[in-house]
Amino acid sequence: MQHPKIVWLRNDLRLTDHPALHAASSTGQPLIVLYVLDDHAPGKWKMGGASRWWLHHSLKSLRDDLHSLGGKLILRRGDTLKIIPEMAVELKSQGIYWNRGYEPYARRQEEQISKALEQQSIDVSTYNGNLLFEPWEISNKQGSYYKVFTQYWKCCKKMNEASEPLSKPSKIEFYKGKVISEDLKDWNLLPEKPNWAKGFEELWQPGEKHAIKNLDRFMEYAIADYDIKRDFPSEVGTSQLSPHLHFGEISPKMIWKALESMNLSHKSAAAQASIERYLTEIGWRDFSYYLLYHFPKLPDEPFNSRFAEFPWHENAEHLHAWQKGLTGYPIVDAGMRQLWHTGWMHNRVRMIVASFLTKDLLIPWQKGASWFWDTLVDADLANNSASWQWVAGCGADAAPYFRIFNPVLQSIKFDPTGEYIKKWVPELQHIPAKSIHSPWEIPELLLRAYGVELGKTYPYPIVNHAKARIDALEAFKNK
DNA sequence: TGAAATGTTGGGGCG
DNA sequence: ACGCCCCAACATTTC
Repeated sequence: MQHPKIVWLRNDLRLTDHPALHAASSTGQPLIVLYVLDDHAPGKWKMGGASRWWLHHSLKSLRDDLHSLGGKLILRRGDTLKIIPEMAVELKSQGIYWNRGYEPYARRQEEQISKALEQQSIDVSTYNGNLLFEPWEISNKQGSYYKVFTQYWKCCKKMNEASEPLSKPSKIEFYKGKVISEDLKDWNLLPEKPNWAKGFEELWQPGEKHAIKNLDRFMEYAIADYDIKRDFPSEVGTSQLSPHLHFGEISPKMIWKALESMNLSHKSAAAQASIERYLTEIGWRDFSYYLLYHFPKLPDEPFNSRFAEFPWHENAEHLHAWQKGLTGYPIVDAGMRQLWHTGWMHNRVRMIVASFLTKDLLIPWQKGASWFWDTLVDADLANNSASWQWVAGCGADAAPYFRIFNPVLQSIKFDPTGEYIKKWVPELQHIPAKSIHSPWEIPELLLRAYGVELGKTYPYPIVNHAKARIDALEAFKNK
């Protein structure tokens, strides 16, 4: 029997535009497609509950896709550093293929595995399957890395990525020998008792097929108005591709090329602007990975060291109120409850709740990042860390410290009808749009008529924004 | 990918 | 008819 090549999968759970799989399968030699669930390697960034729910369905979908090509997905759980070299040696593998990762633990792991395999004279081939550009490809005139997005992005665009996404292998030669695989069911990735993922099931369909379908949906119905509608959480104005992208069910290059080809047809100026804007968002994703690569402490330490001694407040009660959507600010609470119920939050609202946590409550951004890590289906170490730092003001190209969102004004501006609030904070549903953004300003008698009693059916604001803003400015000024 | 404070302008009420 | 004041609307500055 011919010795197999092993394709090691991580957050690249797809068959299309998969450089490692493509390269391995073009050799014509038999393949083993392997996924390892390694809860030890990521340390404190062990995959959160919402992500595990997604992972389960994504693996299932990939398993089915491989089945239809006549193969299977090998599942193993444990220490990757042991499993891969052992499997490679045991089966006399001719080579290991993977798409590169950029998280500090992923890089460490790759190095160690490469070394172990090298000692056994087993070839390792790695590829860029997850980013538009490798972090080391983009540097400024001083030979250092960019700290400002616009400059970074200008440089990226000059690189003029020419290559087309790779096609899905039409035929894969799978290894016929015996390889032990675990059963996905035994991994217990899905919640039980209670099943808190019911809301997820209504909203999400993980897997490559649905990732591509959602991209098509976005391009057909939403992209033209993206620039305007993306800010309104009651609309389906965003792509909602983030979890698909995180798990690599679709590659950024596929998105890039698909949108670029839209550019060629005759579009209105607004539609052109929308496409540009969306591609910029894909650029921010690359930029986050870029920052994480060049500053591996990004998940833990402020990128801007002037924030190292910042006097954050550790207030467990406030943190809890924020997590549960009980701050008394309807737009904040709506966002936090959407997150809890669906594993996702609209981007505009993410900015609002993050500003509220870091500027109104002065709670360390790491607390917010870690809550998002556990609750988001699109939890992504690079994006999450970079974005939290951006809001907190300590990140690269960050919002300046004095840019503090007023949760009431943001709510009036971006949820004018209160539709989003009413969906996620139903106890406020009888309040008219005009006053729903700040229920504490409604006369008590009227409130009662709307079925609301502050302090009972809905909380009083846990802080006074005007005062919190002044306190925050004071703290940030002295940093 | 802010919001508040402060400054400026101009129309209209009014003595 | 004129100056004064008020204040909304908009612009600029500041945090």
